[in-house]
Amino acid sequence: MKLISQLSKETGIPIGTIRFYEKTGLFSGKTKKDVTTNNYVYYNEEVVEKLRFIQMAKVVGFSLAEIKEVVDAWYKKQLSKKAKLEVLDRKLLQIDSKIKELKVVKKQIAICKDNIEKGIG
Amino acid sequence: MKLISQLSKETGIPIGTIRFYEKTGLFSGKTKKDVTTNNYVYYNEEVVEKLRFIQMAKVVGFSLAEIKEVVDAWYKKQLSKKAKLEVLDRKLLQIDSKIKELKVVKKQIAICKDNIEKGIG
DNA sequence: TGCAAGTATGTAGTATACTGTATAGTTTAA
DNA sequence: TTAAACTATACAGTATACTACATACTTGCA
Repeated sequence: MKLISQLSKETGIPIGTIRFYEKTGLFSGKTKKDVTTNNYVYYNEEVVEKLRFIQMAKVVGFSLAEIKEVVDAWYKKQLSKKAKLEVLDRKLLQIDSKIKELKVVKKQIAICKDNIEKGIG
Repeated sequence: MKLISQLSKETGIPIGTIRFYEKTGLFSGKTKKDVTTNNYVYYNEEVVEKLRFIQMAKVVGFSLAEIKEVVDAWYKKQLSKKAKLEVLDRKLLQIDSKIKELKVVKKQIAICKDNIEKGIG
């Protein structure tokens, strides 16, 4: 169980950002009930995993709202099995289409490079 | 040569967004010098290509600033051959790393799906 | 014990990328 | 010829995702 600064060090995500993510409901830590002098929040390994997932999903263009959908499908007990699978299947399709787009962009840049090297562009 | 509404129809990008992109320097149309009664702007096929490129690059998480770098490498005569190639090579690396991240995210979602199907998650 | 460092809460500010509104002039088709 | 539709310009407003600041309390170490 880690405090927020350790979480930040492990993931490279600023403390402010972690708090922001927690406020938007992407995950939550826990206070220790036996400690009465403070309300420090502790985070387990699952939160680290979620943060790493968030980091990657963000780079490839998913919004926090989209990421929250997946994270909820992952952990929320309130959602039905069917609803969870539907969300995840939709995401998998989006991911495949993103991979395709990336390959198109890559090809276009390669063509552009070619033209520049040949002195056309 | 198209007017802005046709450009919007062909690409699916709202007129307001197209104007915004033009203002940020991603491309530019031309007014016809022989027409004196208005200052309507006309766009050629190159602009359509740029817009399609922008659309794809955005979905996969590139910012407009990053996209502008590539577009400038593509078309700006002011940049040296070397500078252009450097920008494009950097982007190609970013794209490859994005593809890798997408595959990791995909794998994680697949595992999650599996767990849900088995009734673990 | 005292003080730096860490933590929590709340609120305001910033950057990016639009999106809408107002105003005014132009074109086109009935 | 006039009304609907299109165009340009400017500026305000919104959504998302942070980022910074102020305040106050807590912990850990010299």
